[in-house]
Amino acid sequence: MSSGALPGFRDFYPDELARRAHIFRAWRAVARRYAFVEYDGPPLESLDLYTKKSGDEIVGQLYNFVDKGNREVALRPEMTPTLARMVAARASALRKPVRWFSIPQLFRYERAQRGRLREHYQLNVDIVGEASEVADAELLAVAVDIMRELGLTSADVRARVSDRRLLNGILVTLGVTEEQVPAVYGVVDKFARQPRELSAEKLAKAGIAPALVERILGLAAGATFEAVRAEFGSAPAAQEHVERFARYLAHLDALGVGEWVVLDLSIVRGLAYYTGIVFELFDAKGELRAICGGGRYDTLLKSLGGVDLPALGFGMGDVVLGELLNDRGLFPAATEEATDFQLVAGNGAGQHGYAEALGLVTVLRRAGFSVAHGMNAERYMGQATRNQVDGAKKAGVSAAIYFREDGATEAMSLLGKMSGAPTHTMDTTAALGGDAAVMQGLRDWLQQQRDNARNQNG
RNA sequence: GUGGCUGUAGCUCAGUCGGUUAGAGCAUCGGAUUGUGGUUCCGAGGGUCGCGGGUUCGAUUCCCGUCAGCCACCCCA
Repeated sequence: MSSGALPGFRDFYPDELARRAHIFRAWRAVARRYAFVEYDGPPLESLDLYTKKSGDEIVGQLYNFVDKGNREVALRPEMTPTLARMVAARASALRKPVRWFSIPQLFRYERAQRGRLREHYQLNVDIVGEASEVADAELLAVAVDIMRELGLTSADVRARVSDRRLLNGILVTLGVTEEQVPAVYGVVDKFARQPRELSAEKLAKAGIAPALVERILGLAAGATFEAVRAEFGSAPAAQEHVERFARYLAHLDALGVGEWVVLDLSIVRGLAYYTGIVFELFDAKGELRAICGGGRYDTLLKSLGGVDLPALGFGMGDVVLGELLNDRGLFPAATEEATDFQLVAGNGAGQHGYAEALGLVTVLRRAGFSVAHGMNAERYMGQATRNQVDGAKKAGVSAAIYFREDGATEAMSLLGKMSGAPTHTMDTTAALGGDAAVMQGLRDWLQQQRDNARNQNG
């Protein structure tokens, strides 16, 4: 509405940054669990890095310009060319297989709409130098485990998998000619997004016999792997690919993600550079765009970087994923980053004064706690405690801390109901002295309060 | 790039059949016996009614344009 960020770009206010951080945390945790290591490259690249792969028509979708050194440059729209460039430059020195991940911010000059902005963050996970389908299974397992890490289940998200070689073998067995294959791919790719009659029409136009048109559309509509295996398992053009795919599915089972996966021959992924097994993650209700997409691109590094290595990878953006987590209520309340304590004036405030109160704040900070305090001395001394506690509670602070009239120092939990809130009493002299045992006791108590609060909510 | 819908406070929305100083709830800020407190009460700030032009004595309201957002297409991440 009002003038804020540029169209398609986002401001991340603290609440929104917390959500982004939640997603990033899950991405990094799972990627590391699968022994991938993080890398990054520059957000600005030479324009021809992208035109080399995709042709000049891609320029219309790029943020590109001429820099002050007269270089044609573009903000990166995807990470794979950068990865290819980096791997190619050190190809002989890198231990294979390379298992790398990155969380780049990517840019595209396109009209923004739901789930699709001009800028987003995308987890990229890639394996370079391994041709086995075990690598394909490993890769999909990473993506699925990220869903688990974020609290999603196989009832929320489906992994749809296919294999270009398998699809090709099936088509050849059915009698589709080499020249007709691209047209068939185009139709299959769009199968779910256009009327069946239109798909049939396009196939007929490509010279495919009416009976075959029905067979192809039937396969695209949802053939199970068992049906495919039964029909094409011993066909010469398809046998090898059926067997490989069966091994792939077995590996997925062994890696514990089998129940998330369904065969979907209509997953083609854009026609471009994929050469083998491809997959996409979708929300099970089918309301959103793809959460994640990837697959094997064995020839890309050669065409892009001049190094002939098999490779595969996927990209998972933060936008659609964030929408899904939001819809399912899976973003945690912002308590994880909550401030530990806020100083308020208790009955003993008059005996100690503001300077000594700030001394307490400083001791707590040195002990590693995050501590806030009112920055107005008169207010601290003059404002009713209930108002100060109120303010701390509203600010999301975990506990209030104050001097009591009897000389003790007390912390009071702000996490649950206010009536009968748990408190923790300390000797003021020891607390002000930063006594290690007192600080540890306070730390344990605070952790206890957070655990209790979490159990009540969950 | 094409088409449809929508723009009033930080958020969710009222309202004006064209008429003087545009409203509510929530949120924010201040206050309500120097103090066991998320309640309640009082008060304050905050809007060129997206922007520009046209019609009119007068436009936030009607018309046109434009920008932005949403949705679909195109394309892809």
